[in-house]
Amino acid sequence: MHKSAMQMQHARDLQRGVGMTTSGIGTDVKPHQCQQCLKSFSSNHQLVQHIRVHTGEKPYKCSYCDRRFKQLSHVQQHTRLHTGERPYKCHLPDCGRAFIQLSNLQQHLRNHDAQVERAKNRPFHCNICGKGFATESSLRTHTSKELQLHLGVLQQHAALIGGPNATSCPICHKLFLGGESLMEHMKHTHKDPNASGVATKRRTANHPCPVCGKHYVNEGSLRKHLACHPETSQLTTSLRMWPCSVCQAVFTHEAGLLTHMEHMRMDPKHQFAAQYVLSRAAAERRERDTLLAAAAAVSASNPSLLQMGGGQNSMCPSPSAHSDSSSGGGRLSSAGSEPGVGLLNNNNINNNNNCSSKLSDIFRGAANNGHLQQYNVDDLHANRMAMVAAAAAGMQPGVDSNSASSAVQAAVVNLAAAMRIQQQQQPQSSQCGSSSVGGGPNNGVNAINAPSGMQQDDDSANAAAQAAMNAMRASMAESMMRPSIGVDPGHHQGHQAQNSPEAALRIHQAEVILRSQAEVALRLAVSQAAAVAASGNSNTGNNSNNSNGTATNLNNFHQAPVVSVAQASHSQPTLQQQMSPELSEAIRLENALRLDPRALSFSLSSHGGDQTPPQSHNQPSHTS
DNA sequence: CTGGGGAGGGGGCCC
DNA sequence: AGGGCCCCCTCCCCA
Repeated sequence: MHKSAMQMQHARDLQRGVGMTTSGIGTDVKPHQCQQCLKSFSSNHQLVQHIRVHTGEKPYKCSYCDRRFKQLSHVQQHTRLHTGERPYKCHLPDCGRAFIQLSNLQQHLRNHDAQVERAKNRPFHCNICGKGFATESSLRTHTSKELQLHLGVLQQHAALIGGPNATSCPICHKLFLGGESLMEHMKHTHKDPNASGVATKRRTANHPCPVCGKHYVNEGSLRKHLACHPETSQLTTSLRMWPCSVCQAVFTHEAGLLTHMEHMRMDPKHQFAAQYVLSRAAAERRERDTLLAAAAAVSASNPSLLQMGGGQNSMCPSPSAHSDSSSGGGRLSSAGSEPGVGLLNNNNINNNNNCSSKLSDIFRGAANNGHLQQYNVDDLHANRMAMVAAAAAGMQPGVDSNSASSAVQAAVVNLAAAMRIQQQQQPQSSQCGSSSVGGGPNNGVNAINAPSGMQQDDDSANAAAQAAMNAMRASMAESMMRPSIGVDPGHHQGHQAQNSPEAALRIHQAEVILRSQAEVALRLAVSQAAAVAASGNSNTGNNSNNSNGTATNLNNFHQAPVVSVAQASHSQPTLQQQMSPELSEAIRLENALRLDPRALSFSLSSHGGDQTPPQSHNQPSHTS
């Protein structure tokens, strides 16, 4: 019945040739001529149809709407808008788009060809958005902008709730962020009165605020709400979001983004990004597994290291998580009902030297510098900060679902990893003096992430941590999905994976995220310590620190199992004086961070020396 | 500005 | 001859 398009085109060409002859040269006759435009037609029927162009007559009316048309076929074509019928489908396996008009499909197929051609001319692809570029330099230019945009989205879209609810229309494949939106679309666009093709989830407020107890329908709303609490306000801008780089959907969990990408991996716009995101997620899962395994090894070699989570997941924060720091002999305050405070109370860590960083001192608070450190302060510190951050995020057990606990795990692992990396990569900074606040290239702010003074007392533990680091970096290298385009950032050295812009980009992203998490941990710890200090409880033992931060009465410390920063800080008459110098410094440090977020800087790459030291105003003097 | 899809409309061919 | 169908151009809108 249907001629092939080529045959019909050929017939039309012949016809047009005849038409040209009709106009004066040829012998074929088109006797039916329009009196207005003098066009000629072979039949009266064609002429009548043509005359409607001049008269505007539209005898054919759409039965769904009030539109009228000059030709019946146009009505039929138009009617498909109402019925949702899209008979012309793209045959390409990765596409599957459907169209109302054949010509639209044909145009679409031409676009496919054009895309292939462009791809040939643009072999350099962005790992974030999948765009192709003709030159390396244009890719680099784009990458820097894209990363800024990416991070901007992370911070700006905290209130945008997409979640894993993205669904697409089975008819036109449009994407919707929720079943309700899809239902509306089905009703109005496809006139589906049932519009029940996709089950919609009833939203329930099952995300409680850990501070005030209010419930929210999703984590995004909760995070937005957290901004109103001083305890958690810092978290709302720093927690990681998961945006789709293609359609700008934002998810609060990686799982949401992964589900979205799985769903959209056949979509031409998403296919590059989906491939990248899914592959990267797989690689990161391997990283996490490796780290957890290594952490377990550390814990096994020295149980005091990671037993901060009580009987639960050792890396999972709990308001009731009390350390049984057998080596230190101290016990945590049972009064630590607030996650941050409770964790901060876990300060009975002794140090066997005075080389520890200011932050180690700070977090030890009034517990004073001890004598023999029997385990790795770095590990404890890292874990503690991570736990503070995670706990402060309201992710205590029982508060949220599995996704929350996995997020906790991820946060803990990430932060601990960052700190261990820093420790590993700046071995000299652990030397006495070089990391003190306000002094040396590796100033005290930087030392937040590398609480030094680390006598490697527990060789096996540190070996395990080292192994974890190596494994993670190897895994990171493995996760560099796209082949290197041969651009060496220049300053990277040592590690093969850092010889590509993708590697540098990934490392930079990881740095940014980890830095923000560490920042959150610091700020929350300080604010809560200060809050407790201000609470006026002064009935504690005499284990306050001395001003120069040297070791003091460890016996008092041991004799007073319930020890907290606050309690230790209240042995002085005024609030200002009640604060230990360490706590004062912590507060100043936190203020410095407010002024310049770069203050908390570290590097995941192996060129720790490249780090520009924070501004001097971020280096509070220990003695001031 | 550009690419891509939606949609209207003119014209030709087939039966 | 005329109804029906198809092709394709073009414009518009949106991201």
